[in-house]
Amino acid sequence: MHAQPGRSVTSKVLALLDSFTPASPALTLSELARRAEIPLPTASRRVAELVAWGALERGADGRYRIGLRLWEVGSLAPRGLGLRELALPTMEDLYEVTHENVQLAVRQDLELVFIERIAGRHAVPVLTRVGGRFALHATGVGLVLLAYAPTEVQEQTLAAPLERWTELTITDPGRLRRALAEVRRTGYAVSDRQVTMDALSVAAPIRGPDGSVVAAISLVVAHDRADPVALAPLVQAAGRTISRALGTPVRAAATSHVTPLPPVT
Amino acid sequence: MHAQPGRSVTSKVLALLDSFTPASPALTLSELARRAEIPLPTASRRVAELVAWGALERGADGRYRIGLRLWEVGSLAPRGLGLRELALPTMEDLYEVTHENVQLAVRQDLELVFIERIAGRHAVPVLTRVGGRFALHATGVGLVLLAYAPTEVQEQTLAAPLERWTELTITDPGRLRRALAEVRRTGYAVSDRQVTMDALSVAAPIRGPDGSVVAAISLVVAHDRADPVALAPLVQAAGRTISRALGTPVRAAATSHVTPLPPVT
DNA sequence: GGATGGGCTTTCACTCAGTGAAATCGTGGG
DNA sequence: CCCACGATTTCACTGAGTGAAAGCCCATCC
Repeated sequence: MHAQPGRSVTSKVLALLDSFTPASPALTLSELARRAEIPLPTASRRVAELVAWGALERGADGRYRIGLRLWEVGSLAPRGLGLRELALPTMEDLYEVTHENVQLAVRQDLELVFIERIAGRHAVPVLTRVGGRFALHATGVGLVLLAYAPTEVQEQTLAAPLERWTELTITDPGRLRRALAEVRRTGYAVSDRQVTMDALSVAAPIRGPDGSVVAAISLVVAHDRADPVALAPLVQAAGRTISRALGTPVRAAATSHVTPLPPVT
Repeated sequence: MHAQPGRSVTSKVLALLDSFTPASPALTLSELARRAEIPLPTASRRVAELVAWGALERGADGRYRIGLRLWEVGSLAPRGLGLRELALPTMEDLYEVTHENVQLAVRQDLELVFIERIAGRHAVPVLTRVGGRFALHATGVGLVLLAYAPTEVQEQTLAAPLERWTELTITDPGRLRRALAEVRRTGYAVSDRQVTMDALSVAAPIRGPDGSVVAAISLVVAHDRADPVALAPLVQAAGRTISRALGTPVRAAATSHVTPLPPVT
């Protein structure tokens, strides 16, 4: 009497966790069962186990939320808190110098995930959230991550319809392809009003010990008081500093560094 | 041929996640199986599913680490990133005014978990880590969290042997009991060189909408340039600001507020 | 009062997902 | 070459997991 033979217990547990999103971080058992496509009794049993362990917590309102224990374990992710800890001092420097928004992101599949954000109180408001996802083809960090992603990822992104946010968003695959080539040539990316009409971002790659691009850092500034070309070296230097903290051999990091900057030894 | 009848699949999956600690964030499959006390073939299967979903990631060295997907889900924990987002602006204010370390922690069972930390470059070095755990009976945040914890938690802590870090650490249950009463009376806690001989911390409670203490905030300063009594109102005010952000009715927050401060309306 | 409904838990008989010992498959030393 | 170590696959067995249905709890409404 197994309704969906082939469905593993583990996949059900993970589907339950998957049901939580930034938009709905608190769910009743029924909602959980519906979203995870699991019969209610089964959901009840799995959820009880997750609560006992601390992966979920049940609030006074009877709704379930992600538990602190899961946050703790998640904080051990090298690409999450680990990266953040290494990058934060440099991000703060960048903020102190510019007083603009500083963002740090990595690629997960065909999207990017924001790892950290320093939002100046007087800087342009940005709609990103730490832990939130976004498409790769519009933001500065996204363009960098896409430009240095495996060919397969690029092709999949170019093949899918490219969502539009403003009239300046690149939605033509050919134009995007050329933009990515430009990013690789210069070593930084500029996204001019592609997400909102008031902001512009300049991003640079962050490389891991093997020289591959593992993350991207960007400055988001008001488009009318911005000079992307002037900001680029600043962001690139920050990217290189964090790369070094990650253990990048200097040679590898320098490989794609084209703009004339004094060697950061 | 079930070796440990009564062991659920879910418990095995969670035991695998439990195997990762700040001290060992990268494990081979064999290590995982050993720590989780699961036969290797079984561990292999469960781990494969976790990797497919993104809960774990396998590095170039063959070791497994916590994956970004788990970090993402964990970031939805209200007591984790949720609390941090609400508290951060106030914590930054506190840092700007004092240029000392600011810490934010919640209680999980009989320990505390650090949610966020602002560590000034020129402030005393602290050995805490975001996502890290610590005992309740020594730090400022710990004393606050313990003082307002359910009686059961207090009794369990008092019954167990109290670990000592310095010659000033409170290890006598009677003295601890009196210290907790003092915290409740004054509405703040001072931990003077109880963890390291160079630092002192002053902590205050953060209350949730129902008036219960859900977190604690503290300043950690060098013990020789510190005046706890002068710092207390500052930290308490910060605690109340964050409480308000959490939706605390003003009355409830004021209930245990004894030190004369102008009403923060 | 009691009828209705929404949300959750328990019962119960069935069965396939999960299991682990053993064999197999790398891979890297010596 | 063989050995050691780690990881994966095979295979026959079985109890953990299952879900329909019934039961339970607690509002809310008439």
